[in-house]
Amino acid sequence: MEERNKLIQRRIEKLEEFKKQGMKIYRNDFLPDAFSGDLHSAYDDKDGESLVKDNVCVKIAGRVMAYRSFGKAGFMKVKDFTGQIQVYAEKNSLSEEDFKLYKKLDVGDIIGVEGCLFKTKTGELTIKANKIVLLTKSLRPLPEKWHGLQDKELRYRQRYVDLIVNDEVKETMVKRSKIINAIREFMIKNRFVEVETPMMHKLVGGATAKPFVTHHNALDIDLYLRIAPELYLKRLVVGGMERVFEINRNFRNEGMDLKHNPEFTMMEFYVAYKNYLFLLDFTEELFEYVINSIGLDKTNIQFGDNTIDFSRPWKRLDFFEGLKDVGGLDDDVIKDKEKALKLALELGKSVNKDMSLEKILAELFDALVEPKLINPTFVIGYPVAISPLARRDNDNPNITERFELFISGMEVSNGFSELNDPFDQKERFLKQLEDRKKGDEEASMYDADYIRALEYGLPPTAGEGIGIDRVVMLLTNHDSIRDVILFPLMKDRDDEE
RNA sequence: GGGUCGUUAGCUCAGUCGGUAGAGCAGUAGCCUUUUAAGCUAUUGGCCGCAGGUUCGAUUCCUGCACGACCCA
Repeated sequence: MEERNKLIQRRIEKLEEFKKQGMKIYRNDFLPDAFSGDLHSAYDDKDGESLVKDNVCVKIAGRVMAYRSFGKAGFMKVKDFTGQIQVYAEKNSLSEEDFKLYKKLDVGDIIGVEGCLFKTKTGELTIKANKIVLLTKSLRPLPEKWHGLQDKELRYRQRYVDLIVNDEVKETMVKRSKIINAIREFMIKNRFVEVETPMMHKLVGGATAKPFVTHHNALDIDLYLRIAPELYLKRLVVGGMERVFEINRNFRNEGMDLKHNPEFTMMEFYVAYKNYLFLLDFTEELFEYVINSIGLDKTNIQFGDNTIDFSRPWKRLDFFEGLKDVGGLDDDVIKDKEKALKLALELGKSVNKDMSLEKILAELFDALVEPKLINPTFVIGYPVAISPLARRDNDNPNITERFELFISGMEVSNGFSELNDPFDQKERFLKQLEDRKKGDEEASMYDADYIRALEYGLPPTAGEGIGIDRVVMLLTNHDSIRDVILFPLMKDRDDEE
């Protein structure tokens, strides 16, 4: 593509011309003293006459987003991280060199402008330039000014261009930052300590998923990118850090779709001397705090075609009740593996007769119940067979003290009272090891050090993981996880220059 | 993994019932000192995703591949 693109070539030529004329290029000595957004909030309401009388003169810097030139004058829109402001350039107010430069500017160039504020005929706040400097020449043309960048593939691959022309992207990412900030605030207010545990694990554990494998050369050992921080966080509770949380990336070597990216952000937290019932209330409070802090109305949050009401208390739905009342299943289907299997197959689920009844019911739940859970709903009473890490219910040994939170049909969090019996944990590890030997790549490995930690004693503890990307999707009304991740994973294309 | 659709100028998109392509914006050359997608005149720009097949001839039809979007698993 070296010389093929004339648009780029033309801009390089302009840069060469500037250099020849002795102009400094890629200079960094222009120091702005104002931001466009601040100027708008300070002076938009002021009338033009008194604005000129006050003689407000500023230095701003930013990218040229619009360029309208006529003969001996013209307008530009200059954009910085706070917004855009119009700049008026006329021959009489600029030095000859600066006006020449102005006439050669392209949309996309990064410039510094020194000038004084006034209002145009139409009342728009504008800077009348008395000095213009080129800070960075943009060599590539920006997308079309009206439609912007529409191609989703290009938007994800060249997010920098997407950010320049589609303001909505930056707004979403700023909101993401505010959401995470609010979560952090809430946790700290509740006396949790933020920690960072290893991202590179010697053993796979803490969830059911295939890991990414990497290699440490000096030690000559394989390491796994973590699929969950769970086992390390619980070690900290053993050590007396009774309230800990971590907001960080997990990595799972799985397919990608609207709701899955191989690396994704989770908040996991653990609190000693509480059980899963505490987590239900705590989660409601957490969401209320976050929603308030970003200025949304908790009773009316738009997500796609759904309007979601986050008012407390949220619905609590027993797993089996859900299958009956929401899924419309008869008792005999729930108790009869043959019938459940037949129905699951009819629904196109990939199930087989080697699966347990509970596993098949989970598939039915996924197909028939989850899509109907629009307002926040805690599903509780999960069977032991599909909850390998959760503590058994004190009254009913067949179910666990576990819940999952669904909003708009999407699993947002998963939590439970932790298993702190080292004997039971050891057995479950051994069972996983067997599965792994049989070829189950998602089974965990035997973590002897974790067993040792449990033998020192893990207090009764409740723990939960919240999918941050999905929370951001819900609160920014995006149905694709790629729209809330700045650089989603994309396959390589070999036609890149 | 399966299905459907898409890939044409820097960008947004037309189009060719098979005869080597168009518009708008951007660019270039002019005119223009208050514009708001500025306007007016002229004009440059294409391996029509890649590879094969059918055909006198393929950007168009067929097959495969790559990448992407959506649906399903």
